[in-house]
Amino acid sequence: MKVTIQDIAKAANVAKSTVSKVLNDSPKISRETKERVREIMRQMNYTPSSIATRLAKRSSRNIGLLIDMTHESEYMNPFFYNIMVGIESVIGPQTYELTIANVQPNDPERDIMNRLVRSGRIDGLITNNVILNDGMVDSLTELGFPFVSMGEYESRNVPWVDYDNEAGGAMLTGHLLAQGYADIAFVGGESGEKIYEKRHRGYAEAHRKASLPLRGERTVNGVADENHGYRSTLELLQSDRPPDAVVCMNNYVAFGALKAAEQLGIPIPGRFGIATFDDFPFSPYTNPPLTSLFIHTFELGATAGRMLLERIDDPALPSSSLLLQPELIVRRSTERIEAGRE
Amino acid sequence: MKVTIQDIAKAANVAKSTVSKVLNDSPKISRETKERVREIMRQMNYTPSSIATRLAKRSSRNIGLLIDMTHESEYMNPFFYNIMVGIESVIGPQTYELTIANVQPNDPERDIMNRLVRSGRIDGLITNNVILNDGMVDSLTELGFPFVSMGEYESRNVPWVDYDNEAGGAMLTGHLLAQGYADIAFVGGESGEKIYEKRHRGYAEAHRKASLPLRGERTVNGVADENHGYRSTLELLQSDRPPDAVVCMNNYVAFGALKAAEQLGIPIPGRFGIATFDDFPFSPYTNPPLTSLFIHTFELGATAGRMLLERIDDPALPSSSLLLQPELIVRRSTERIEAGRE
DNA sequence: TCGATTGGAGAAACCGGTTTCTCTCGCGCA
DNA sequence: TGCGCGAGAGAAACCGGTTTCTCCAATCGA
Repeated sequence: MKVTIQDIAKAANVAKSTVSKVLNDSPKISRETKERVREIMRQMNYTPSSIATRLAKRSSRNIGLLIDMTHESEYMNPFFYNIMVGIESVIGPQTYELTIANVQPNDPERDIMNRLVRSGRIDGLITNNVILNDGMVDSLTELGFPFVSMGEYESRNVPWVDYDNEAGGAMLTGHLLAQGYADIAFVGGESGEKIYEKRHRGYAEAHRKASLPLRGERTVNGVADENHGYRSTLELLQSDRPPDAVVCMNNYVAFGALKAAEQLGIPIPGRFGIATFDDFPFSPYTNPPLTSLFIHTFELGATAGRMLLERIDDPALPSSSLLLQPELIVRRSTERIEAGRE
Repeated sequence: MKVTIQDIAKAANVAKSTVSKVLNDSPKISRETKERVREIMRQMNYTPSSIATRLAKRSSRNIGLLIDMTHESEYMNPFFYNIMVGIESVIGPQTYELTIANVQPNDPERDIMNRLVRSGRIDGLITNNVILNDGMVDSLTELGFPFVSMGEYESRNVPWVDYDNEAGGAMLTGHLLAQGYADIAFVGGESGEKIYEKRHRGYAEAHRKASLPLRGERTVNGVADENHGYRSTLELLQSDRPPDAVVCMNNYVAFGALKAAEQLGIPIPGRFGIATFDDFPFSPYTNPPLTSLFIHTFELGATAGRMLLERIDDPALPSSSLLLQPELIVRRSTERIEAGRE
């Protein structure tokens, strides 16, 4: 039924090895033979079986992208499409395909290894630092299997890409300072959380650079959601000496902050400024539009893809890591405070 | 280097066909032999090559999901992750994997067919009605290749899943009417656009059911974005006899509508109500929170997956289609108008 | 007691390609 | 004229499994 290399060989009256060489454009086949065989392929509408090719060539031409379905992270969700497209944009032209593999949280890492890696299903693996764990890292390393983490991974020598959370914190804070805000709070994130620590470090860094004191009570830890943003901001604004701006861990926190300020009738911008991490697609549409930190998610995926391809080409490559710079998108919520304005 | 079925056979002192039968739990092998061979597999940490298996079994155990990278649709983007996870949740347990395939918009459909379908890379295809075209449908049908469209596809006899846009229009409009709103506008969408036509039909339907006249000037067509939502709503509200509510084609339009009402100082709810299609993750956070139509994107993907698996099992299955019901999420933007309130 | 049946395992062919090795033929060169 | 050489193509082995066919011994029925 399906046309195989044998059928072509027979029709062209050559050996199937010859057909194979034509497929791979081997220099050992004469121009005339190539053309003749190719013409026959066309006529018979032949497409080589990629599975047979993969078996013979011992390469699956497949990249695995690990996701954790149960972890319906608000974090991954809105960015996932762009990350994936970024990966695909790099590996696609190299004729790799992207296979999505779901990881059950209670999957012993052995299963993942067997299902995907040892079975030869994929040539390389992209995952994130939430799914990755030391056991997986060790197994992969032992096998010499190429992989890349999206998100910094510290406990082992692992290649990763991440965006620069610390720089981001400094950018948001620095921007607020430059706009004339002088007393800036930081809301959201739980101490101990890596990503929070980094962001907060940037916030502190900006203060130091501006020779401003860092006051502990200006940082309000907690779950990074709207409710926390709302309550914390309310409290801050109602205190004796309210801050004049806030840096939020994410858009949800920022929503809460907006709500709190609005409820108290505090104009933004004017008497209060808000800047936030994670530029969600809707931050231009809040009232006022939010100044936020855009993460080049496409580029994040593309970089992970590039790093992985390099490691596939040369598995002995030493681990490297890369920090992408986020981009500050200035909108109205941090407009300059001017005397007499509003 | 890698352990193969041969190595196991040698170690167990059996034929490799025996090992294969053990792998497939064939009844023709005695319990004792099975246990002995399995023990050796364990000891040698053997994992069968999935590629060799696929070649021998003539099944790739792979489902293709077609995306159009260039089409950075606001539409697909926020929903993509959930759709994908929905698909995976159905096919994963059946040991299928999901391969993402990018379609260049200028790819002649021949290429897609060759690259993915004829090459045996995938056993079935899920795509959407934007990517799908008659040429592809014809090729796939001719090959008897199983596929499913996410989104209604009309010009051919194609299996598809979609959510019920018409019912959605009726739900939003009916809800507003039930809340006491009596003069409802419809903003966004370009005439000729299928999805718009359907949604508007539901809007009209609800009017008929309530024995209310449908007034042409209440429908404002245009690009479904914030700007259009803003301008149209402004115009409507400033007219001689403004409507008391609006149904928006999507969240962006709804943002515009909110902005317009706010600018004119018209309280929502109270003197104006807003209901919108497409519950984006941030519609709870607008001010007021938006009543909107939630689409079960996970279920959409899962259903597509289920339909596809059925068709893979029985390629002769007649085309069927399925409409999923959207869900109305009632929030404050459509709160009942009560006399003397506000 | 003997032929037929059956359970269990091995041998070999097969899936559809790739790769290595071999062979032939024509040409250049001594 | 004879030899070496390289280009071009074929034969066969291989990738790592599955499947079919065959074989043998033990069991069963008559």
